[in-house]
Formats: sequence, C-alpha cells, structure tokens
Amino acid sequence: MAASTARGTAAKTARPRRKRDSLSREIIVAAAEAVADRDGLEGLTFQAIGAELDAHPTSVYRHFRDKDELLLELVDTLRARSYGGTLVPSDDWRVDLRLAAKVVHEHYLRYPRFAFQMAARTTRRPVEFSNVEFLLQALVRAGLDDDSVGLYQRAFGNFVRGSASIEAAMLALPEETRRADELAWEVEYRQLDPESFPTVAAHPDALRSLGDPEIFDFSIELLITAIEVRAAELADRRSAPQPASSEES
Amino acid sequence: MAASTARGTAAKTARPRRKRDSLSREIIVAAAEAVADRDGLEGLTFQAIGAELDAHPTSVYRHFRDKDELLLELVDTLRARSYGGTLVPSDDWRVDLRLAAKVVHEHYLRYPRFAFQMAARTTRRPVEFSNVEFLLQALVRAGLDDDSVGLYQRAFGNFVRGSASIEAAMLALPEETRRADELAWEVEYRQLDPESFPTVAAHPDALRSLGDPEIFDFSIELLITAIEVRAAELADRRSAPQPASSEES
DNA sequence: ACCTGAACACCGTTCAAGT
DNA sequence: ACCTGAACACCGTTCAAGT
Repeated sequence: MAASTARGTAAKTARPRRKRDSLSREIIVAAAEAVADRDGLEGLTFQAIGAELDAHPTSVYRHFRDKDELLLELVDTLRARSYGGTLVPSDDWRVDLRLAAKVVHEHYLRYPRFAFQMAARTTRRPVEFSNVEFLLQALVRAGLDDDSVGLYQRAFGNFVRGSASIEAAMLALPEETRRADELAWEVEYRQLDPESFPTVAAHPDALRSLGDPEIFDFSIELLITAIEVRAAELADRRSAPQPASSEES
Repeated sequence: MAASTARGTAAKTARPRRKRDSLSREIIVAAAEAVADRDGLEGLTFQAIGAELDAHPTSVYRHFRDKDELLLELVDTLRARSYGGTLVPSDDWRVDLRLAAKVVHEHYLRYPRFAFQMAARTTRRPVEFSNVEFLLQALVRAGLDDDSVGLYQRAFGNFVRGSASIEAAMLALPEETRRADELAWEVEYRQLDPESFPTVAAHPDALRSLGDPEIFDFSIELLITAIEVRAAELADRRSAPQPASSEES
C-alpha cells in the first residue's frame, strides 16, 4: 500500500534524470536481484526494477532485448550466489549426487516463485556448465558406461529439478490455497469411499502431501539405488562375459 | 490478427444480451475447454472465454469466485477427457506403473502450457482420487510395506509430474527460444574448455536436451528397478529373519 | 438474480522526443 | 547514445447500472 502510493507519487513528480551511462547490464541485474530477494521474486517487473534503480522502467530495454534475456542473466547470477563453487567432487559418487541434489533443492526453496523457470530452461552459462560436469563425473565414477551416462545425467537432473520445483510451487501458493491443497491429504483422502478406493482407505496414514519435506531425500536415495544396481550389472557383464546361452546370443 | 480485430469490433457494436440463466459453471468450463484446446491453452483469459460464450468477459465472475477456481475445475475436466477410466489394473504392477506414467505424460504434452499448474496442485477431485488409488494399489502389489507405500507413491508421482512438466515446458516455449535452449546441448556444450570441463569434453555425444523424448521412459524404468530392489530386500527380510547378529539386535 | 459497461490497477513492449 | 514520457494492447478484478 504505502510502497505503491510512494511509487505513484514518485512517478508524477518530475524524476531527476539519471546520469548518462549510469546504467549497465550488471547494475540492472543487481537491482533485479534485490527486487527478487525482497519481493519474493514474483514481483520482478520492469516497474519494480525501475523503482529500485530510480530510473524509468523502460530504460532496461536499452540494455536487454526483452524480459527473457534479463531473466536468464538473473537466473545464473542467483545460482552463483546460492551454490557457486560449492560442488567439489568427493571420493564417493553417492555423496556427490546427494550434494548436487541438495544444493539445487535448497536453491529452489529459496526462490520458490522462480523455481520452475530455473528448472525448465537452459541458460548455457558458467554455473550450469559446472553442474553438468560435476554430475557427469559422479555418474562415470559410479561405473556407468560412456554411452548412456548422458541419459542418467539428464534423468537425474530432471528428477531433481522437477521434484524440487513442485515442492517449491506449493510454497509459493497463496497461504489459503496452499493450506487447502495440503489438508486434502489429511482430510478428503481419508474420507473416500472404501468401496471405490479400497487401497486408499486401507492406508489412511500413508498418504503424503505434494510438498512433504521427506519426499525429496527419499526420492534421491531411490535413484541412487537404481544407479547402483545398473552399475553392478554392467560390472558383472564386463568381468564375466556371457557363457554360451541360447537366450543371449 | 484477424481474430483480435473481430473481437475488437464485436466489443464495440452493441452485443445482443444473453438470456437470463443461459450461463452455468458447466457451460463456462466447456467454453474454457474449447479455448484451451484451440489456443494452446495459454490464451485462457476471461476475454477469450467471454468471446467463446458470446458473453461479457466478466460474466464468469457470477459463477466462479476467481480464476483459480475455474482453473481447478477445468484441470479435472481435462484429465477426465484425456484418460478418465483408462487406469485399469493388470496382473503386473510394472505394467500399471508404466501405464500411469504414460497417461500423465501424454496428457501434459497435450496441454504443455498448463502442465506445471496440473503438476503442482491438488484438485481433490474424482480423476485424481482414481490416480492415487491406482498407483497405491500397484505399489502394494509390488511388495512394498504398508507404512512406506505412501512415500513411494508420492516419490513416483512427483517424479512423473515433475519430469513430464519440464518436458512440456520446453514445448511451450516460443519457437525461437526453444531452438536456442535445445541447440545449447549440441553446440555450446561441445565447445567447452576440456581443461575446466574434462568429463563433458570426453562425452560429446552423451549430452541430452531437457526435452529429449527418450528421457521420460528411461527414468520410469530406473524407478521401477529401484522399487524391485527394495521390494526384494523386504521379501528377503521377511522370509529369512536375521540370524543372530550383534549389529541388528 | 443475472448479465453488461465502465473503470481500476496492473502487465510487457514500442517509439518519438528530450538531453 | 542513453534515458524518459506517452501510448498501445493487453491482463484480472470490482462495482454500479441496466434488464
């Protein structure tokens, strides 16, 4: 309220002109980051950035083609802030996968309204490069073969980003809406007709909300289990090549 | 172009009044579905719904509290259209998990712009109830224990919805933006400095785009593998209770 | 009671005009 | 060349006025 009134007033009184060359991509991204940190990051509009810069909202267009370009730049900056440089390989690929999952998960929960944008885009920028290198390396050390390691990297990555962004999206819902969605798993689902939904009725305490905090780590361990099994199969196949068998040959 | 001009003209000429009680929640949802089917479903605005109904855009407010309420109603209707009644249990839980994953995946690709909304919300409506029952039942038959079956159901569900909505989100990007994001995995990532990113450089053909069509099925098989392993462990533990061991007792 | 029209407070984006 | 102001074509939502 107060803020919007102030902004409205500022827009009406003559704004002191900003000095020539006083704006730059860096300065604008910094302002966008400040807005994102303060306003939960859904309030990232040109108006808000303009107010933060004490500049006209459209001045950003001199430095960025459109909002998407600003967004990608900001996404990588935020990643660098959250976990830039923290992905240092250990001697255990499992520890590395857990670490990669953890930093992304925490980052998304920090910027819940931005999470899905970050999950679904390729920024092709430094922090993303490092992520890919780190994951690929861990999966190679797990014992997967060179041809399919990319499939595993993408499966693991989409899993992490997809699950984390769903959890984040719940956090970003309006309080009332979120409450209602969460309560559904404790109330509505316990009252389902046992005739039509016998398995649900037989497991009243088993159901979890979409945003249940235990789910993410549990899911990561599931994937690690699967990777262990596949790697072990490969190792068996390598060390003990198939004996003559009518089925295999 | 033509459509928007026509709409503008229609708005200016006196609109013939709709008959009293000629609107209802059902009729409005049907119009919303038509708009969603035709306009890729991002164009789902009150204006478009109004045009579809030959009614004033704000007339929807008489029947729905706000856009979110209309959205949830529409989401379940679309689910029913896409795969209502198709989730019939087979005698193989693996087949059932693949089926559940497949119908959701196809549904999201059909409505890419809506996918994440569908992934992150609990509608507590009939089609969702059936999904949960179907998944839970398959997981029980897989041999998981009653206490943790809900964790697996949520992990599997979030995995399916998260991965599918990431793939859908790529499809929903503006053509040019999507091209650029996809090309990154074929161009930029092949040119990374081998000193800084040795594993990426050593696997130039391994990398996959976020929306690679092979990823989803591959991921589902990974999860099925993990569930098989966990279920087998449980079976072992049941049939052969631990021999005396200082660690376990 | 139900539908309409006008208005409000927002968006992103374009473009001519100031400096 | 860089910043501003006004304008455009949109949004969702509110509310008084028509029927």
